[in-house]
Amino acid sequence: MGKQVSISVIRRLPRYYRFLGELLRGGVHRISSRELSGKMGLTASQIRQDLNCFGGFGQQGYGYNVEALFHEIGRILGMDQNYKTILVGVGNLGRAVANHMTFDGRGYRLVGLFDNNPDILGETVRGLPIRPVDELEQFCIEEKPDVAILCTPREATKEVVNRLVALGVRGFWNYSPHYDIALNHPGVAVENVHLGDSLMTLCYKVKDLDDPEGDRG
Amino acid sequence: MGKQVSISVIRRLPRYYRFLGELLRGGVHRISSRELSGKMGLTASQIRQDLNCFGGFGQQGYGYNVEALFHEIGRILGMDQNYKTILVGVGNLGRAVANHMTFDGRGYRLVGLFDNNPDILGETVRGLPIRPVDELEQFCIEEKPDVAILCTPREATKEVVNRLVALGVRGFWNYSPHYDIALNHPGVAVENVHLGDSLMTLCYKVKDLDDPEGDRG
DNA sequence: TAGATTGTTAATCGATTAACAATC
DNA sequence: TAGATTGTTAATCGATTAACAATC
Repeated sequence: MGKQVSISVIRRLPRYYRFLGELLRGGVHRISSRELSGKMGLTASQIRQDLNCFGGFGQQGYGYNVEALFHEIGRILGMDQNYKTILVGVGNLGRAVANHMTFDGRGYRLVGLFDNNPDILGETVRGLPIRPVDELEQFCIEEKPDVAILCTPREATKEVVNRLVALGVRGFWNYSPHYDIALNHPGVAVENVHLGDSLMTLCYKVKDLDDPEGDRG
Repeated sequence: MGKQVSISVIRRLPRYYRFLGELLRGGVHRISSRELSGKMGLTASQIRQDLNCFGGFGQQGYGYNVEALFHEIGRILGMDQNYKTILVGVGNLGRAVANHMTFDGRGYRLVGLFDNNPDILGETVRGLPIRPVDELEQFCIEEKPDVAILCTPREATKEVVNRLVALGVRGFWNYSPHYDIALNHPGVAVENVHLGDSLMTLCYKVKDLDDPEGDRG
C-alpha cells in the first residue's frame, strides 16, 4: 500500500550499502543517522526518510545496528536474488565489464556471452565460451536468462534488444547509447551506463569551474 | 547574472546532443520542441526551459535549426575544449575505457597512462606508454594535465587523488567507488561512474518488476 | 495577415529539510 | 528517570509542467 519509492531514493541505496559495508569491516556496530550523515555528506533527515520508505530499521535513543541495516539494504536491493545474466558484445568494453564486475552473490549469475566477431568465437571469458549472436534464441529458450548486459556496437543494439525482449529478458544493463530501450520497451527494467554522456558532463563541470557562467555572464 | 544552471539540466544536455546529432545525420534541418519532445520522451516545456538556461536558440513560428542547436550544445558542454587527460590504473577497465572512448574532438586529449603493475610498464595503449605511478609528479609538473581518469584499485585511489589535486588536476572521471572525491575535495569537478551501484540499481528495478512493493505491500 | 511556435511567467508537483512527539 | 535518537508530520525548496503573450 505505501506509495511507490522514488528513483532518487533507490539510487542512494547502493551508496548506503557501500558506506555501511565499510563501517562493518571497520568494526563499527551501531551508528546514528547524524553520524552517518556526517560521513556521507547528506542530512540526517534524508537518511531517516530514505530508510523509512522500507521500514523502521532503527531504535529510538540508539540509532541503527550497522550489520542489520547493511543486510536489510542488501535484501531491498535484491542482492539475494540470482538473476541469470547474459552479455552481448564481447569487445573491449564487454570483456572489461565481464572481468571487472562481481556478479555472484550480488544478485546475478553470468551464464552466457555472445558476439558476432568470428575471430573470438569459442574463446572463453570468465570460464564461459563466446557464442555467435545467431544462437541467442536457442540459448535463451533453454536457459531463460532474466537480464542482459549490452555492450553492442551502434547498429546491433536495436535488433538485439527486440529479440531479447521477445525471449523474455526483462532487465537490461545497457552500455550502448544508440537505442533508447526504456522509450521503446516501457515494460522492462533498464539501467543505462552512458559513458560518453558522463564524460561530456565532466567536461561541462571542468569548464564551469574555470569560467562560471561561460559567455552568458 | 542568470542563476546557476542545475545539474538536472546539465545531465540532459549530452542526451539532447546525441538526439540532435542523429537528426542531423538523418538530414533533418529543423525541429520544434514538440517534435523533439515526442522523440525523446520529455515534455516540450522542459526542452524549452532547458535550452533557455543558455540562450534563445529557437525562432517563434519555426522551431530550432538542428545543426545550429547541435553546435550550440556542443559548445556549452565544452566539446571545443582540449583538456589534457591522464589515466591512472590500466587494468581491464582502464584499458577498455582508453580504447573504447573517443577523447579527441570531444573536449579531451589523452596524454599519459599510469599503473604500478611492473608486468605492463612500457606497454603501449592507444600509442601511449604505460608509466609507473612514481613518475606522476615529474610528468604532471611538465605536462600539467587538467583531468584524470581513475580506474585504480581499492587502496590506491585516495592517495592518487591527493597527489593529483596537489599537482593541479581539477577534473576527475572516477571509476573507483572506494573514495569519495567530491566529499574530500570540494573544489574540483568530479563525475563518478560507479558501475557496481548501477548494477545494484538494476537489480532493484528487476525485482520491483517481478514483485512490486516487495515484502511491504 | 494568420498560423505556428518560441520565450517566459505562473501553477503544480515532488523531493528535501526542519521540527517534534513518540519511545527506547 | 533523563538523554538520545528515531519515525513521522509539516514547512520549504527546487524542478517540472502548464499557460500564454510575444513574435517570427
